[in-house]
Amino acid sequence: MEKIRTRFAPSPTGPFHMGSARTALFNYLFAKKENGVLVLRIEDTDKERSSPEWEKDIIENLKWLGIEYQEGPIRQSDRIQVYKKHLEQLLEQGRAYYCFCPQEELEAQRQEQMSRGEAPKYKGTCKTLSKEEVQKKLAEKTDSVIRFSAESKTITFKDLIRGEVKFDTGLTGDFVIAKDLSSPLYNFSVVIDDAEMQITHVIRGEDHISNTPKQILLQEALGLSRPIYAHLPLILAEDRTKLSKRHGDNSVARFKNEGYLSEAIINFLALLGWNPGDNREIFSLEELVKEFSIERIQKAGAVFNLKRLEWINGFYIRKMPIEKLAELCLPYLKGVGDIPFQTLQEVAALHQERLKKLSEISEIADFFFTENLGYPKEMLLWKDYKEKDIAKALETVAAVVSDIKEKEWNRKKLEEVLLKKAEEIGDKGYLLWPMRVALTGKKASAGPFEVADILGKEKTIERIEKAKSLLDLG
RNA sequence: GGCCCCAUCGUCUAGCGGUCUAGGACAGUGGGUUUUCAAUCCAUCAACCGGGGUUCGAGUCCCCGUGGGGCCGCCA
Repeated sequence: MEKIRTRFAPSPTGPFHMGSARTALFNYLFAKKENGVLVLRIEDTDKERSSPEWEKDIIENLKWLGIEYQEGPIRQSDRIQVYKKHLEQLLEQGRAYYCFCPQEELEAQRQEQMSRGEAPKYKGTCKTLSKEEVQKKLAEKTDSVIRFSAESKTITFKDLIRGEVKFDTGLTGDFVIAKDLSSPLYNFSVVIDDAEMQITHVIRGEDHISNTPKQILLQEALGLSRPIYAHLPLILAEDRTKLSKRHGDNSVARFKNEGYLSEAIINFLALLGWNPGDNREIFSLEELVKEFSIERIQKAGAVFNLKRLEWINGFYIRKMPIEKLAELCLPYLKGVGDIPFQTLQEVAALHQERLKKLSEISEIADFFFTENLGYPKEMLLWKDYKEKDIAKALETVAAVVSDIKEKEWNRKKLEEVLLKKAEEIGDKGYLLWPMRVALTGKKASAGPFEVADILGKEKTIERIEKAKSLLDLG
């Protein structure tokens, strides 16, 4: 059997986004599952919009996500001569021709056709130009493009996800395949490359489905074989339209920077439009490779649900070894203060089950590394107690805590003595709430025993005294 | 407007003619645990777009309608 070859073919015209990442993932999963090859092809024929910066972004983030390709990156801009050869061939055969129609004129025609309820298509004005006329205009450097002389027929292709799809190419007309011999356009270069790179399966977004008949027509004209197509459902925003820049920054880099884990993103993306057929929700890349099947890909578009991504991310954070979590959290705490790794590990462990994304560590645990807590004194108040009562509570806490020997300072001991005292009083919150606020400066945080343990005796007492000094002893 | 694609809880989805009084997950709500937050456990809310067929029987097959989306570039 012929070896399966898929390709991921992004254009480096902007940040690598989640939609592209999912397309890349599905190509990877399919190829890997079938023991095939994934080719990375950079579609940078648009010289104005493409940039090496975005190419780098694609490559780096694919790597970060763990999506490996076996061939490439192959840059289309390095293959201009190849396309030129085929372009000349088509021109020679009369399957393509130069078109000198001004863009404004064509735009006006399109508008008119649409308003008349017709399919907008090129009328073929320049198709009948004589060789001499063409040569003359070319010599005069009249603006021109190269059009494909498209056959008018019904194209039927089998889509692995959608079944049989039919198009009437008579509605499309002669489309532009190159700006000039050295500037091929998407539909043209894609056909050449998929054939030359022996791509067996073209797996891409549904937004390309209407390009497919054009590409098939070109394949037929060039005598190239037709790959098998699979058009993936789109990833949608909340408003159910295609996820795009309009909806804000959905780049992979953004999610990476916010502290989403690659495992979580992969897992989330895979389940957006695909499922294993049972109730399992958690999959590693390796497991996905094993379970993946193109038949189980959904037909309808799927809304990108951030809450679900957060849940999956939190799940992976909770499963992570502490040392690794601490390491990953470090960048988000830079600039907060001095951070001993030992302390960082303890802090990471304490907040592991509280994090939805790594970046949250800075607002949730910054108080460990700074003395500047800056909370309003009202925050120290528990229930209806007066300031002087709360001051008394803090005094009690300070006293109880001071009795603990330095070497006995741990959360178990703290809990033991403080809880004992709190139970004597009868209202645990009366002692523990102000203590916790004094230590953290936050309404919501990890528990006071754990925090005091990590902070150490000296800092703990210091912060309690500081809190007490804020209160009116009246 | 033309062409194409699609249609089960708010969202992601299971379901491939009878086991569906439609299952799971996220979110929401209520509760247990608890000094706050989180985690966790339990419970709860919530859907087959409409109409015709086919069939003994339809969420599942067919048709029409409706709705949504994609494309209609000298972008990809």
